[in-house]
Amino acid sequence: MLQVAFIRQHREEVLQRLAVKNFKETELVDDVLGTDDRRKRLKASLDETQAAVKVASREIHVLLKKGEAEEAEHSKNEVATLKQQIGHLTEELQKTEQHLEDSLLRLPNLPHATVPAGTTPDDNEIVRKGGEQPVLSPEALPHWELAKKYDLMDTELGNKITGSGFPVYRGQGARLQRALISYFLDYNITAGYTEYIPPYMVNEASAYGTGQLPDKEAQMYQVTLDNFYLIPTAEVPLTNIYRDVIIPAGTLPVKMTAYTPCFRREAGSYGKEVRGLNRVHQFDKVEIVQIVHPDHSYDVLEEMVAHVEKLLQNLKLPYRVLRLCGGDLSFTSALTYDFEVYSAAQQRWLEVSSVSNFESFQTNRMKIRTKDDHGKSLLLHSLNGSSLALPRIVACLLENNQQPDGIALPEALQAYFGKNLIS
RNA sequence: GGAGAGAUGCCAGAGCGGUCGAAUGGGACGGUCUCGAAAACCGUUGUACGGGCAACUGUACCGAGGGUUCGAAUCCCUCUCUCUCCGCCA
Repeated sequence: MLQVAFIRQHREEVLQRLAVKNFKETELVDDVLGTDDRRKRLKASLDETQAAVKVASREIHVLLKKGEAEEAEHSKNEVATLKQQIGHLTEELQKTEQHLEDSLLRLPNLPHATVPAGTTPDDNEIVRKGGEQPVLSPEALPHWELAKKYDLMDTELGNKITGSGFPVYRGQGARLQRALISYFLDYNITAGYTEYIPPYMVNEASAYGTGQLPDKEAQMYQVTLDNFYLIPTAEVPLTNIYRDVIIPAGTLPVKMTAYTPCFRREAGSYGKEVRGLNRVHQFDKVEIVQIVHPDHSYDVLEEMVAHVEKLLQNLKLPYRVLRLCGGDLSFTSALTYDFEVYSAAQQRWLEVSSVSNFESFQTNRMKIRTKDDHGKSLLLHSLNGSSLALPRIVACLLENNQQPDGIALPEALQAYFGKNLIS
């Protein structure tokens, strides 16, 4: 959520930057400002009236003590009139505040100055590439065939138990998942992140906090009886740990990591895009989250990008780093780097990580603050990234490393997996 | 799931319907003392939204939402959560 004071001071800039995100409802900006003006006027009247009631009540107390009942009755009638006014003013103020909130919730975060203009993923900027794209023989198999060949995964079984997009991992396939999760977590912990195991369901307030609500409601599975949401990413419970918390400056930055399953409805996806592990409803992911002082958030973003990049290098996977264009940037993000790995058998790039700076967009909703040098409240910045999402990593590991005798595992994983070859 | 108790400031814990934003203790911070520290003593110690260049000031907030009253932390209702006991159970 953007800050009204910022919009007020930088109206033109806000409009320009929203245009980079191809945001159309520009009238919302002035609506916010007008509504906030009305809010302030109502608040002033309400405060004044309430103060009058307070004064009158004390008078009545004094009058009653002195035994001047008639005078007291007179004051009581006055208060009754004031109370009516308070009723109206309160109602108006609530409506106005609600309207302000609704409008603010519809404004996306402002893109950072370096975000390229553009509307589709084709407009994303390729920042750099790494690793080597293997040349596979013509008989090379896509990962869903390899998974069958080595009995790593059973999608049919997932269909039976739940439905499509809920794969079952078995044997070496399950072991590989566990190896990757452990490796990623250990790697993050070494870099100073604290490991968490958060709840996999969250309440409405948490879903609002990170921005899944209101605009991504259809993306989440809902537990309607208890009004919970299955988490689409560990970002939601992790960041909400600090909802409504004033973090002492000395304990910054906050660095958290967690492995969780992630649940996404992915409504509207179909075809070869979703074949095998390309797009599933339940998948495993290790997430990193940082909450930092606003002065450092872009340095931290680069640090997190470097962190994820090293992980992909350690896995010996061919990758590229993209800076998302305005049109591909999420509602809540100011700047996002996507990581894609090259699936050699499918000959396409698959997104495996997204590292973003949300600046104060999430922390404003969640009231995650610290105190500045003058003792004033200051919104912190939140960032997060995947390190990493498993399914597509698995897909690429299988496809890119297939050999006649099995699938070779990178050295980094061998200790976790227990051997160097899936066969 | 059944029965009972409770929810107050960073923590613990008082609080007759009328200067209660809230006693007291602890912690933290600042100061005095000290070469330094401890102890002792003194002081400070909330959030949000308005107004003001500022000092400062108005209003709201004692789990959440309603109600009674001239006036509610204090009385009533609803909800949420926590604890204790019983039941069930990984």
